[in-house]
Amino acid sequence: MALLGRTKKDILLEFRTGEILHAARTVFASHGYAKATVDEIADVAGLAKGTIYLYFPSKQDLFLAALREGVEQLHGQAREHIARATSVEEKIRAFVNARLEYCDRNRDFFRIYYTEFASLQVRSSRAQPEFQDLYEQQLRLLESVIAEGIAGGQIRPLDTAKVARLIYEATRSAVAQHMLAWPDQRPEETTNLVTDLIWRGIGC
Amino acid sequence: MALLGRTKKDILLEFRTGEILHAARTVFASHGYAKATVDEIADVAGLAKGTIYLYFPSKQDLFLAALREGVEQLHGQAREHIARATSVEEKIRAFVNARLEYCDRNRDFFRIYYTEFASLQVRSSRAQPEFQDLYEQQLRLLESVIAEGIAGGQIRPLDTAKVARLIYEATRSAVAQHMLAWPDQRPEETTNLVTDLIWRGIGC
Amino acid sequence: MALLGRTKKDILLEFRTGEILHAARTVFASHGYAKATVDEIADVAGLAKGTIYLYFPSKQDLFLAALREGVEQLHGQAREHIARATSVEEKIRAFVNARLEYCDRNRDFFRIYYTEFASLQVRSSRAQPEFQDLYEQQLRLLESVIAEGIAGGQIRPLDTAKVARLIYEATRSAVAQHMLAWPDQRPEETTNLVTDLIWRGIGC
Amino acid sequence: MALLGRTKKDILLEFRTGEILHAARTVFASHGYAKATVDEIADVAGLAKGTIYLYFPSKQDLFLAALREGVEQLHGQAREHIARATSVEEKIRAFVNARLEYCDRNRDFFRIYYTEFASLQVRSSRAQPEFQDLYEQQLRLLESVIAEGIAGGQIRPLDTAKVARLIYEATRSAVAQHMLAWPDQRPEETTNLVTDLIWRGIGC
DNA sequence: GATGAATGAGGATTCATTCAT
DNA sequence: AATGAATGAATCCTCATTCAT
Repeated sequence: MALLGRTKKDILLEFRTGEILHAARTVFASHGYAKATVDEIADVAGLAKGTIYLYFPSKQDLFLAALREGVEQLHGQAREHIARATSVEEKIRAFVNARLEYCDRNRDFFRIYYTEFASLQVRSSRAQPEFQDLYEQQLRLLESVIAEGIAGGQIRPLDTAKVARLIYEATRSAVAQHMLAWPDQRPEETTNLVTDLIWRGIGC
Repeated sequence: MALLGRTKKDILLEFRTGEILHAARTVFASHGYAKATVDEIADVAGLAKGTIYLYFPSKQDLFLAALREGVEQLHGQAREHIARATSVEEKIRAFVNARLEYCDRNRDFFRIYYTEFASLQVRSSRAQPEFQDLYEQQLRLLESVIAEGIAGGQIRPLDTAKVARLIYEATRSAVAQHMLAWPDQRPEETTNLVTDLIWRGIGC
Repeated sequence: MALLGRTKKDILLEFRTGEILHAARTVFASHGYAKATVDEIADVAGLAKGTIYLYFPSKQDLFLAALREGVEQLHGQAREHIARATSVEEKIRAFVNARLEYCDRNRDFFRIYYTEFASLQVRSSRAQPEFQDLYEQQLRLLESVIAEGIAGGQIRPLDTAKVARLIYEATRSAVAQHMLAWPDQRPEETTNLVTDLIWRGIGC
Repeated sequence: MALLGRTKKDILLEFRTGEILHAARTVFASHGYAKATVDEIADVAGLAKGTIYLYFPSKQDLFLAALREGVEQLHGQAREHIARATSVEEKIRAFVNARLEYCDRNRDFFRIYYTEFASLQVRSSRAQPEFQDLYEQQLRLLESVIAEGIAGGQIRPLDTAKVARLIYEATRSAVAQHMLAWPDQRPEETTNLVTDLIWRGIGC
């Protein structure tokens, strides 16, 4: 069976990889990509520097892996929450809330996501296409929710692509505001405020 | 009078400073702070590397000066446009439009602002308080507009501080979307769409 | 008897050792000593890296062993061919031909011998005395042939030590030329040309 | 005038370049390319490590420049000596003597040339074509001398290309022998011995 | 004031060697 | 005996900053 097929080796690999990614997130979050050193990541992970290179071929690959894992979980959580919601308004709320809650629980990831993601979008890099793709998947998810709302008459007939982008980004900003300005507030409150504004903004 | 007080020396100083800031913005915009080199900035400015250090004490100071100048102009333009607008809705529109238009005209500044500003907010640094202050001035400006709208009955009674932050950030995101996804569209169109959404979101 | 004294253990040891030496020669030949990695040697040998260290105490020892084995075979073959030859001229020819043929059949060894041997001669190292010794044995062998030729009146009365060195080195160069510039020519042709030149050079 | 056109800058550049090349030759000669460190070269040159990189883009470029300069001088000297000789035999002697003498006077260069050149011939590298070219120029020079000898009846009708290569390499070996085994002997003695052997080998 | 040659601290990466399993 | 994950010393190269001219 697949699960039992995992050997001790696989488990160790996954464990170490996870440890390193965790340490990487901590260090990248506190200094930013450029000032973070592989040395410090190794220290935090409790490993020797060379060991890092057994699991990731370069500092950049490690960084991208740490970012990618977070983005995938973030997007996955949004997808699931939306899937469980029934009404269109609830789906918008689910989107906002899923992102807010994930970032609230993964503050190191949030700091990297918030401070380094823009560079990836703007500067062409090996990683750009990959993250662009993840981004567009989420956009399409939002678009389909909006289209559903328009079809159902709850949302005004707007350009779905543009509105999806704006909602996505407004949520991104709201998350940042929550984390930076109101970090001790309950996520639900922020979700309510933001969803209310969005819903009125796009609703009939 | 101030103007007559400016000596030739002052003028040259200002001229050189401006040249260097322009070159800095070009280089920081295309590579990001960390990968930009003082050498390249000097090249672009047509000066020797040492000369840069006669005008700015360090790479970081140069970076902050370049960013600060842009942020001040950006904020100044928003302030002026708002001052010229009469109705509350027009003031919101003026805020959005001023920012959008400034970034559209100063693309190098935009790239720096977009990619590096978040790090300054998140990472404690010498520069943080200064930019925090500029930021809060704009927030208070927006707050006063919102308070005016609430008092006048055009805006629902919301938490002005929070809504100001959200509008500020939503605008920031919208500007980014405009620049990255719809760079050839006329700024007014984006302004209309965004203002409409915001106004419906917060209006009665 | 010696043969019966060899246990299964001895045989395995010798087998593994041979495998590793073969892999080492392949890898050292293609990248040179400095750029060759123990990892790649282990890969080529189909063994784990640690296993290499059960048979050889260090990368350098492995290298020297690979080189030594080749040099010993090369010298041994020259010795045998010379012993089988009858006339002095035939002995010179046998020397040239034995070396040429051995290198032609063991191209990986040749590349190491050709590219790395000089460093051992020039740089004092642990290994120097050993290879110096092997070298001098061959020189003495050649000297005795030359002395025989002088005594028999076929060779002019020259300084045997010097001429032996020159013939040895001329042969070494000729082998290199053959391998690099005329690799598809039959060894005999090169042997004939070289022997002819040497023989005329030293003959009466 | 061109000579007076050399600015102070040019002179400093040439001076530093020369200093660095000299230090590089010293260090590469004593440890070999792989074990030599840029740090040590800088130390020997009395400069900081970074300074080396102002003059040479990489360790390898520095190495190749050091080698190239020597090879060019070596070849140039051979060319000049040959040009000054009148008879064919004198030209052969001039070739041998020029090389021997140059190496005798530039022992660090000799060690590098002797220990690292073979790798360049065998391992494909960026530098290969360049040195191959220099090598072939010398071969053609020798070939023309031999052809002249054959035409004049002093040399037997041999394959000029092959014989040129063999003489070139025999000389190379003889130089090595002189440097390593008889370093205190006067170069002329070795030249005489070697030229005599070569001349008898190829002469009528 | 302007220059740009020199500096050297700092950091990513490699790889021979070890040792617990 | 065999393994291969872990180690960390070693080294190349970059670039912000300084300072003599």
